[in-house]
Amino acid sequence: MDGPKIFKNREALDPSFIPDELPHRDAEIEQIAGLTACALKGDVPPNFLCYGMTGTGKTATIRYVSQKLAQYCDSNPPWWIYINCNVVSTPYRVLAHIYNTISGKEKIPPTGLPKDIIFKKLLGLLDLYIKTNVCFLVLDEIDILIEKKGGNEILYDLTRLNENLDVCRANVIGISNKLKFKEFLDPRVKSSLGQEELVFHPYNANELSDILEKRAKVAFQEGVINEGVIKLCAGLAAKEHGDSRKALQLLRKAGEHSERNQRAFISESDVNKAQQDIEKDHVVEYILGMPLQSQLTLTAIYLMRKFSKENIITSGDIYEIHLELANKLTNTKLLTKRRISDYINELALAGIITANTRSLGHYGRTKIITLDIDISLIEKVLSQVKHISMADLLNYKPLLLQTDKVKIKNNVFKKLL
DNA sequence: TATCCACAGGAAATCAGGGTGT
DNA sequence: ACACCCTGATTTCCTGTGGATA
Repeated sequence: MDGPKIFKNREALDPSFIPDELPHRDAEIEQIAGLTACALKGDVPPNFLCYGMTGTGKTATIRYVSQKLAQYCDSNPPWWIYINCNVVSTPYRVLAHIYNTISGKEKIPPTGLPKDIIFKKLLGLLDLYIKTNVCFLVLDEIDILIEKKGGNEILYDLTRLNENLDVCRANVIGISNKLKFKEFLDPRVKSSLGQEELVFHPYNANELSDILEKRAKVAFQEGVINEGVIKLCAGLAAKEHGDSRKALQLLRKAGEHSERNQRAFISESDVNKAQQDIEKDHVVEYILGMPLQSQLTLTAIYLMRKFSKENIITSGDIYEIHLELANKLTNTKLLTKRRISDYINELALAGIITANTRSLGHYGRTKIITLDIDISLIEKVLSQVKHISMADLLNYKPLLLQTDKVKIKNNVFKKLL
């Protein structure tokens, strides 16, 4: 409270913040405007797709264009409905979300109704509310929707909305950060959704600097930040596929760090500290957010490392230890090998462990697991897990490790590897 | 060279928990 | 009360497989 004031407007560093101008996205803005502006004349714009890695400004650009478009028409601006498929993650909920957004009330319950009923209701609503106008449905992270069952169907339905509408025109815009997601698209959807495509290229370090500079002016007090700090943030983020979100996050964290230390300006060491923090925060948050069973899987790996530093960890071992741990807890189901296998994959995907499938000849095929994160951090995080018995588990030596069964196996494996 | 281990991982089925309208 | 809906987590069933060993 007493320290010097660093931030002027912290929100400007938020990923959802839409600045007054978007540097280095002129071409994209023009393209999107070109595709959508005909809505103002009452024409039907084409559906289209936007590709690009995280933090390349896809969502921001579309939001930006939608704002500008609204400025250019005095009556009946087009509707823009944003749907983040990561949050609104099932076909049912997509429909419900669209309906509820338009009606402005929670008319559709979160579950219970058949999909086709909602679809019919939605058609009626669109014609009723959005008279002689266009409704843009922006599906962010559309790839997540596709991977689920029924994802293709719902997209098909959405792209066909117009055939069932009398007055209103609906239009689908898909945003994806996976370039290859089109492979999973149903051919019928592909042809109607992929009428136009635009690719957002990653920002380079200089472009990121420009972006940060503009935002920093809004976000920080005078004299808090210098060019070196911005360059450093931009450089670090440029290494990570030019992710502007990462760059902004770095800047914000660095600001918070210097604020905590009651300094009136941000130094480059604040940025470096921020870089470390971000990685750590990510892991901590992820682990604490996992379901208990997944946490148990991680605990199993942790214990294996803790009590036998030398041993090679295989998926079979983890399964057995997981079983043991789950048995010690009440109200915990015993899972199958199949499920544990998936949990291990998820941990690997999150970058917490590495799991390489190896064949050990007569000793079968298995995953060789290594911990990618400092074991002390794992211990610290797991001890924060809100479960009465978790603390006990962290000091429990699994039966499996009390025999020399593992040791014998381990010796054989070591020779093979 | 055939065998066979100990799983990997896809697909479909099942279950439980949260709902609906009639 | 009843028939039926949607979802997410998990199980069941299954086929596939790299390479040391007999």
